[in-house]
Amino acid sequence: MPELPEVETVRTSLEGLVGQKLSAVSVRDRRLRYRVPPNFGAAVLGKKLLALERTGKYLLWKFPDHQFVFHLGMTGRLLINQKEDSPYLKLRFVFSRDSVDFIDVRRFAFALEGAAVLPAMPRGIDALALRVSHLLKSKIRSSTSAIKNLLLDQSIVAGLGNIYVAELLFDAGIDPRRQGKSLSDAELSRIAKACRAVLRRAVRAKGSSISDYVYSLPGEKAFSTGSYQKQFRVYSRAGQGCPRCNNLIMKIVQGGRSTFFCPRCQS
DNA sequence: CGCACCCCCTGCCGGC
DNA sequence: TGCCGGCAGGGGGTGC
Repeated sequence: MPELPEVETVRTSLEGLVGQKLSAVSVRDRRLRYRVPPNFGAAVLGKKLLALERTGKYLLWKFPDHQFVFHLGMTGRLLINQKEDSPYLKLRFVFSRDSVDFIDVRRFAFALEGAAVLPAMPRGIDALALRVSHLLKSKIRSSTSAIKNLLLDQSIVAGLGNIYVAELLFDAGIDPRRQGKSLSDAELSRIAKACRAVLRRAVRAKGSSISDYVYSLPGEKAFSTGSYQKQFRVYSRAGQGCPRCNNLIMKIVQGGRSTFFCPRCQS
């Protein structure tokens, strides 16, 4: 579900927590990708949250000499001040003024803390800061893999997922099946530029809400949705007209996952 | 090392 | 109406 724009939206939605003290952590269900220890967070009870940071799809909560990392997987949510318990509530964090619920249906999400955080972080450059120099230095130019799959590799670029890879390759006019080694400097430059542009637009739209992803806002409603799905040009649009040339958008499978593209504009 | 394949888990939707 | 297969913004492990 959540790719960089969604995680960035969640990060900003939680910024009001910075400066508050963590008073309690309640472990409601330990079953996540990595089993949650019963004493999760005990090391920083009574401590102030110093900062919220994001790298790729990973969200960091920084405390004095300690940190948590969250990954939302496909269906993870971090919601503020929920009045009702979700049946999929895993962890509840109670701060001096607000509380945060970590909820996940499919259990692909996880929370880690302390020494386990660093080894879990992605090594690739954050996708919002991607420049052609990073792509030139990466293994793309020596790889026979399809560019679509290479861009999904979080050790090359951190933050891209199935939606935004499709959208940015359309923007750049690159066929997702092209081998990494076949791409020219100019084409990689177009990819880097399109990556930044698409992600900036998606962050502005507060991400894409298809079925699961939401973020919270202080106020009446329990949560809000993003709107970038209204701007999709190829993703989930198989059989519809290309917004540029009106040819049919195609759907193929790469690495077991759907790829959407315009065979005419992306060649 | 790179890559194809399969797994993890739950819900939803379309087809029969 | 009901069941079943396929599919979904995630990643990781295995074996060739």
